Amino acid sequence: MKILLVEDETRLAEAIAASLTKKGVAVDHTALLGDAIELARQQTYDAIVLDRRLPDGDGITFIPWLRSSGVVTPVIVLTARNEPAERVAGLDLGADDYLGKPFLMEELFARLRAVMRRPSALAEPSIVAGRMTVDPIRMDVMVGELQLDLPRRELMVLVTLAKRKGKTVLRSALETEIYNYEETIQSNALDAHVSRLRKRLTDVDAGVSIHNIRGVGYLLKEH
Amino acid sequence: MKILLVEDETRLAEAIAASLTKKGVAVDHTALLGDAIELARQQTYDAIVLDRRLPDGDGITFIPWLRSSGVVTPVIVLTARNEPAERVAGLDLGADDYLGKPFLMEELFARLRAVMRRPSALAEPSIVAGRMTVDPIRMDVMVGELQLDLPRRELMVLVTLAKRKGKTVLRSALETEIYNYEETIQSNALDAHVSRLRKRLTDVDAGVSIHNIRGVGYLLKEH
DNA sequence: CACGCCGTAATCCTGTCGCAATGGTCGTCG
DNA sequence: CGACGACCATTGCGACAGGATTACGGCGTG
Repeated sequence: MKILLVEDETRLAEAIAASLTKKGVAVDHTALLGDAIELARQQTYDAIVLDRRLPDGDGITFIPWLRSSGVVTPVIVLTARNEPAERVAGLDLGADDYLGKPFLMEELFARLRAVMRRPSALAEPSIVAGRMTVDPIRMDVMVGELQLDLPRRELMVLVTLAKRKGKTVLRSALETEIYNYEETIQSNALDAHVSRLRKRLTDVDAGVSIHNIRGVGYLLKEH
Repeated sequence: MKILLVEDETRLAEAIAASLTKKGVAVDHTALLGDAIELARQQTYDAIVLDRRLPDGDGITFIPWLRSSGVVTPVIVLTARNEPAERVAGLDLGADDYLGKPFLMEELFARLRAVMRRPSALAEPSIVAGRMTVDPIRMDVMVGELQLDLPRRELMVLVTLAKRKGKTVLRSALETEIYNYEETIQSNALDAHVSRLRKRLTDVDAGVSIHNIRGVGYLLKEH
């Protein structure tokens, strides 16, 4: 099994390469989009891990190029920011999955496995909870037939909770999921988002509720 | 719609570019085969117009390179002489059409349309959205029974959005679709076009609306 | 020369976010 | 059992980022 890694942060690239190699996955690494195109043309990979911010352009532009060349290799996009807006953009352009930094190596493996397991489709099970359907990849939420437009942060909170619906999600887990390393929070911003999100969910009668586990975190339940 | 023009006779190139631009087709122009390869790698064109005699080689050698990269973009080859022998050579190598100089601009445009309509290309039928019908090949827009006359740039914006109606089109994607590489924009020109376009669309009650996705791009929806 | 198109930039507007103040709730411990 | 303290919920506020709109001037065209 062989993957193509396009990443210009040397540190991170080495870490990924080392981890994957240890697991028996061969890694071709480049920091440049141009080189990536060259490599992708010369050989076939089982998957491509692609950073967005690259010295010679936005990694995402690579995807249309690939697809229009008839290449269906699954692509996982890495981004420093975990913005749903960016996710949507990436997925619309044909990325198969999206991973916000920082992430655990384990998660990258898991997603690689997942993404390679599916023939080529981006079908990841949507999560149904109450009257609500959450698509964790497209980062969108339907309630009944209507799409629910949520502000970025609230959307992130909801998706994160939905991904582990019925289970408690640690406060800290939520925070690291929603904020990247350079942004730090020193207030109850998270609580505020949860609150506003709750209001919106009851307003549209989504059939779910967000519970708090004192001192631990939050939990999404259908009712 | 955007095409790549590879032609070293400045006069002719300018004439073609001007004429196509006026019709709402964005044109990237280069005189060199090397640059053409570079450009074709960086983005996807709807068609390529290719001269044979170029300073750095026979244009025709470009075609196998393209095809072996899996690019199926239609290619129209220009040549000084309209020899049947040359025609055959070109078509054997994967050109989609052949045009001997001199020619009428109208003919070039007609052949471009023809060549893009072909199933081998990403044949795009007319797009219906709301009360509006957009023909991405002819580059025209009907609202009800009336043809809607739009300024060039607004037309390009609308067609690009219509081609992916219901999906978000990245700001950057719109920009590269509408401007060629020598024109660069450093203001909100795009926003201005969208704004003016919106006004026109509501004036004629086109039954569609252009939404903005913050920080990402625009999106055409019927309502 | 009149008109329409286009890019620019100034201005306005809107939604979102982090923050903090306030009040409620829960658990624990005396 | 009651009171206190930690934790959570809610909400208004100010800051701010991106868009939306529009007036203006340049330019080409008829």
